[in-house]
Formats: sequence, structure tokens, C-alpha cells
Amino acid sequence: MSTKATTYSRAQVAKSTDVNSETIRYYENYGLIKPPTRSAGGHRMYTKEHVLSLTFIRRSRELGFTLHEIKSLIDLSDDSEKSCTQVRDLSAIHLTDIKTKIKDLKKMEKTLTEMIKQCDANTSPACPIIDVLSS
Amino acid sequence: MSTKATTYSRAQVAKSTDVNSETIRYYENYGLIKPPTRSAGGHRMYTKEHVLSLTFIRRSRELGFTLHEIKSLIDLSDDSEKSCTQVRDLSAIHLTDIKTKIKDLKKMEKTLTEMIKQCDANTSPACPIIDVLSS
DNA sequence: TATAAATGCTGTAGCAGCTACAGGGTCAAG
DNA sequence: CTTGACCCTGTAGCTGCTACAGCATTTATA
Repeated sequence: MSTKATTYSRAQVAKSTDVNSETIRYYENYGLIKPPTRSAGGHRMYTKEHVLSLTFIRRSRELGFTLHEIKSLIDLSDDSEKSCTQVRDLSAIHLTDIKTKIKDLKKMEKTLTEMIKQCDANTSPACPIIDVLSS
Repeated sequence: MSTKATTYSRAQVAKSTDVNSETIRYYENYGLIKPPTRSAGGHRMYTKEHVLSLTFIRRSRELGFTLHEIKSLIDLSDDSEKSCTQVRDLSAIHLTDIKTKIKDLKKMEKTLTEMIKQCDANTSPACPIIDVLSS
């Protein structure tokens, strides 16, 4: 039953996972994916497993997880013993971070909107935005 | 009328502007603030003008402007001729960026919230979050 | 005035999370 | 067997700081 596993080049994996090929190498150095076996000439030969890993990582990145957090997620998903609670907790912490960021950005949005509005209504030579920033 | 201008040390300026003292040096190298004159021993002697500049920069940073954008804002505020329109436009572009970021973060927030909810309602041994990220 | 503590100086390295080279080598199609 | 497309490594760059090391200077205290 020794099945010859299909392998993929970096470019192929990059395309199918939507992860930049340089980034794939970076993730390997970072320790997020297993180092693939090499061809006689030293080229990396990725497997389906790598494709799955990279997809996992891309999805996690899209949800704003840091590489460090993703490392933890991967470790936890390997554990499988009572890890779900920890995954949940990690996600919950991350969610709080996101909420904080949204709050901060909304504050910026509000202030900027007001400043621009004042600018539009402006008749004096001075710029209200510069004034606000300087005051 | 040669008034001896009051000067401040880096630590003093850092304290009064709420900008880290190392950051002040960084801003100088970056070209955001004018290089202050030096004491005989080579120590920087900041003026009130520097304090105002740094406050301007801090405020702008709090509104999420990049250092590059702030450089433009400073250039425009020095111009004073029909610069208000340009300041307004720069701010409007920046506002769009912020809105995009908020949108992205809200999407993350929504997905994460749903995932965590599923986790809480979970009875199977598998972790729904890991499942979603892997799928 | 002498000394010590506090601050300042420069340059450089580190953080995240990539991306983009240079200067080679390899692989697959024709 | 050549050509072109890809891959290899290591390193530097990006943003916006922050944190050293290894000194010099300034300021406060005795």
C-alpha cells in the first residue's frame, strides 16, 4: 500500500491556496508549516497536507489572527484533547482585540467626518483641520 | 529684542507632548520635525515650536494618519495658500481607508462571534472553529 | 567643588508580516 | 540539448516605533 503521494511545486501551492509563494517560504521558516521533502535538486515538494495547512493559515489570517496565535491554533488542533475550550478562549480574546480596534477606528471616523464637514462649511482662510490638529 | 528662547530637554518634551522620547528622535530623522539646535555638549534643545509640532503629529497619529500623510499635512499647513482643499481631500482619502478597515474588522467580528457561538453549543468532540478554518 | 545619578548622545537591532530582489541552480517542454 | 520557467538561499526593505550598548554630558546633592 505504499502510495506514491502526489506533490506540488511552490507555485502550484501558491496558486491553489492563494498564499504568495514567498510567503509560503516565510511560513516554513516561521514554523507554521512542516518543511516539505526535497527533490534530488533541492526543490520543495509539497503535499495535500501542506495545501490544507496553508488554507487554514490563510483563513485564520483573514480573521485577523496573528501568526503567533495561528501557531497556537495549530498546536491545539493537533492536540484534540479538550483543546476546543482553549481554541474558543483564544478566539474570544482575539474577538475582544478586534472589537477594540473597531471602537478606535470608529472614533477616528467620527472625528475625521466632523473635521471634513467643518472644512466644507469653511469660509475663513484658515483650515479647520489643521487648526484642530494644532490646538 | 533678542529674547532668550526657553528650551526643553528631550525628556521634558516627551512628557509634555506624550510622545516617547525615542520616537521624538525617530521623527527628527524621518524629517517630521525640525532638527533642534544643540547645546555645547551636543544635547538637543527643543523650543515651544517643537512641542506644538509634536502635538500636531501625535493628534494626527491618533487619527490614524501615516507618517507620510502627516508629512504632507505639515507641508500643506506651511503653504497656507489654497491648501485647505488639499488637506480636506487628504483627510477624505484617509477616511475612506478607515471605513474600509472598519468594514473588514466587522466582517471578522461577525464570523468570529458565530464561530464562538457554535463552539459554545458544541457537543461533539471536534472543534467547530478548527473545522471552519480547515474546511 | 567633587561626585554620583540622571539624562543625553549615536548607531544599530528587533518586533510583525510580509515582499522583493540578486545571483545562482534545477526542471520540463520541445 | 537548449531554452525558459521555475526554484534555491540569504538578505534587505517596508511601517512605526522601541530598546539596547557604550559612551558623554548635565544636574543635583553632599
